[in-house]
Amino acid sequence: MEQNLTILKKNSLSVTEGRMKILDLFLEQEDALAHADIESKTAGAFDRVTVYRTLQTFVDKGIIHQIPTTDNTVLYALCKDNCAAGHHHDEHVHFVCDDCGKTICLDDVMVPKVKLPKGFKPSQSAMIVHGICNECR
Amino acid sequence: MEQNLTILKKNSLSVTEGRMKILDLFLEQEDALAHADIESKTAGAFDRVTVYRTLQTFVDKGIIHQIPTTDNTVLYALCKDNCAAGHHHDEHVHFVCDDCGKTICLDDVMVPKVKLPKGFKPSQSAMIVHGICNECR
DNA sequence: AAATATTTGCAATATTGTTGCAAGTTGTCT
DNA sequence: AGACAACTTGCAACAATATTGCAAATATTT
Repeated sequence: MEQNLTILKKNSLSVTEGRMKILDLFLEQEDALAHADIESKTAGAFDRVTVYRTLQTFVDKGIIHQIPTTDNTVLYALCKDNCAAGHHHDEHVHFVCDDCGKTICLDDVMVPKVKLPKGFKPSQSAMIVHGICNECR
Repeated sequence: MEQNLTILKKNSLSVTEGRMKILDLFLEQEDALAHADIESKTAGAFDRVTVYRTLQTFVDKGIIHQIPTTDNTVLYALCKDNCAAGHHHDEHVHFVCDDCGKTICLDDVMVPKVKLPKGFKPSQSAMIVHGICNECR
């Protein structure tokens, strides 16, 4: 199954070597990737700029989503099916393992609603849980 | 009340002009600050490196905490009293206003516990809610 | 006030992100 | 398939951000 091809077509993106390869990385990986991870996993096959632009394109199209971190970095992970261009619906919890360092999307764990003070209108929420993952315990 | 002085002493840090001034910024501001904000608010009074080191020191001592973002940036905000060196307890929700851009600590809104899949052991959680804040609505 | 410890600024360097443009590739239309 | 248009890539230059060593300056201790 050429899943990467399908995804590109569905989003009316030109099919290029770089996009196919980078999408593959996300598909064969269950944890989130940083820009730097992608660079090293593709080992100079593509220009740095291309990686930046490809990631940006994928985010714009709703193919991947961003995960905030506290180290001046942004992680990226595949979106599940119900994301569309400009409308991300990634309200699942992200788990960061303090042992192996991986960031994992817990797609089945939704971010709970919280009660905000008067006057605050929420639109989207993110939640990041640190701890030890199921493989490291 | 020289609150900044008290905080420095309590954490057995040398009292320097830079630390006093940067701490002041946090004390007189209710929203979170990025490294760049601090630079511009101090307008070259201190070296860039000093700002980096001061922020790092404050984080280490548990005086300020970091807030992850999706723009390759880290925000910093004052910790409330129950944080100690190496033991942050900032399990409150952070609110990012999509209008004015401010990031506000909702100190009274705790991050709710979530049920994780088998094998995942949580240690700390962060939650970021986007939307419109009480001043912008 | 002197001695010690800590902090700062500078300079150099490394890393990370952005932009314009020409050349190359992909998709479309016939 | 071939030609054209649209889009994507790589390069180069640049901008911004972060890190390190070291000497000078400042703060704390005695």
